Amino acid sequence: MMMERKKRQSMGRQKIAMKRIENEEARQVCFSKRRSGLFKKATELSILCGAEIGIVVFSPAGKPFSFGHPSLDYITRRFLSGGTGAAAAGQLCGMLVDSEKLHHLNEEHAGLLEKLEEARRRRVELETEIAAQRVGSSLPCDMEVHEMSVEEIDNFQKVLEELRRNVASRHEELQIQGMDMKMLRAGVPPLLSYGGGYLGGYNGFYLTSPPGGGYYDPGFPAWG
Amino acid sequence: MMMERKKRQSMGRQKIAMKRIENEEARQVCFSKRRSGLFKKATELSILCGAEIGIVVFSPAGKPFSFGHPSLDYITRRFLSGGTGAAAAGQLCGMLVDSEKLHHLNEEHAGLLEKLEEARRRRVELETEIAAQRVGSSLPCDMEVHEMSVEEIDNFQKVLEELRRNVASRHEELQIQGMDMKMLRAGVPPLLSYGGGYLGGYNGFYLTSPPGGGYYDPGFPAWG
DNA sequence: CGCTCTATTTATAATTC
DNA sequence: TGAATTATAAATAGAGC
Repeated sequence: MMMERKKRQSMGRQKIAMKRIENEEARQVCFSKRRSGLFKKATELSILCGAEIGIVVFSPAGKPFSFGHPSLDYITRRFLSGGTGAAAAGQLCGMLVDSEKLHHLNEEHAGLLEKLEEARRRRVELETEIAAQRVGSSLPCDMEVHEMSVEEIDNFQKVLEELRRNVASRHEELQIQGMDMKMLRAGVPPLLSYGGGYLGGYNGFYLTSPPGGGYYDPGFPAWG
Repeated sequence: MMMERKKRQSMGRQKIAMKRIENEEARQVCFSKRRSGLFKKATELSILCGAEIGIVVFSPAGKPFSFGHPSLDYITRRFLSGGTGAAAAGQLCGMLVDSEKLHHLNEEHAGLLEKLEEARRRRVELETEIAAQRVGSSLPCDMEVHEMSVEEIDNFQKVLEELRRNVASRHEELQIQGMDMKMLRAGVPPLLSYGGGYLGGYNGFYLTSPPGGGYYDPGFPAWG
């Protein structure tokens, strides 16, 4: 038994563009999955490295979710008070920090500008290359043909000639193979075949509450 | 040189137990990697789903790191204004950090990141197009011809025929116009136009800095 | 640290129940 | 909604620079 019934049951995970998901439902689903994924990662980080973490997430719908280890309150307090607690110290610290942060931002700012410029340059380069390829490479169509220069048209003609030979050759192949080809192709796209089996190694992992910290799901009262 | 020296260069990723990493150095390395991984996930979540996220992480050494989209300040504010007692503390400390300059810089920073991201996406698009042009452009070449079915080959032959006519026609044009054409073409590349075909179904992916949000890495000692 | 590279382990997009 | 399943896309442990 079992047949050769191995048809793809799913296309597996697909790559997705890193941009806002327009479909509302899909976006919500993605949000749920990734939010829990994020919290899980946070949990692992805190466990593995003993880090203290606080996260607040507002869903696209505006619903707040939070994560905290040891607790969000703790993180918030440490966050706001500078850990030791005194408001005064916080003030002082804040000021100092302010300048440092500014400095850091400035540096990053400069760096970004540089990168941006480089990106622009690269873009021009690529566009040039594309243009060049259009002219030189394989087969432009119709209208484009009427823009070609002598050299281009000559070259193009050669390419065409070669292709024609290939086509003829292919024709023979097909004739020799007769109808078999049709039948074959009618069934399964032969090029799709895969090789390997492989195994989506899964593994259980905790699903609910993280060891030391806490998931404060939908509820999330503080700062809500 | 060269040898058949293909020995395993690494054992690949090893599974690790979900418990505190005792080796200090390993712990620190892990922290760095996973912190950036966490921030990246957060970035993706905010981009894909339009979520607003704020994260604060204290390294095992007590060093503070934060992430915020649109900005940590924003999250903090939305966070605090929800109104528990924390609001007071927030005003005291959080607001201090929020000098006007800083705010402005933050905005600009975000804008730059966005532009950079767009530039990157565009770049990937272009690169994809270039690649696609090589392989897939209008007419399949060589090997591909030998994969075609009867119908395909027939159709292809027709297209080729038409192209050939176009080419011939173009030949005549050129002969009539004589050398003028060369001079004209020497000036501007007329093919730059985009007409069309194809479209890089793909999408950029940033490699380093996150698009809309902000990584405030090592710098940023605020509230530490 | 911060990156790179490779081999694996994880996370998830798609789909189905 | 939520919980499986499956097939891939990503993250990352380990080892070096």
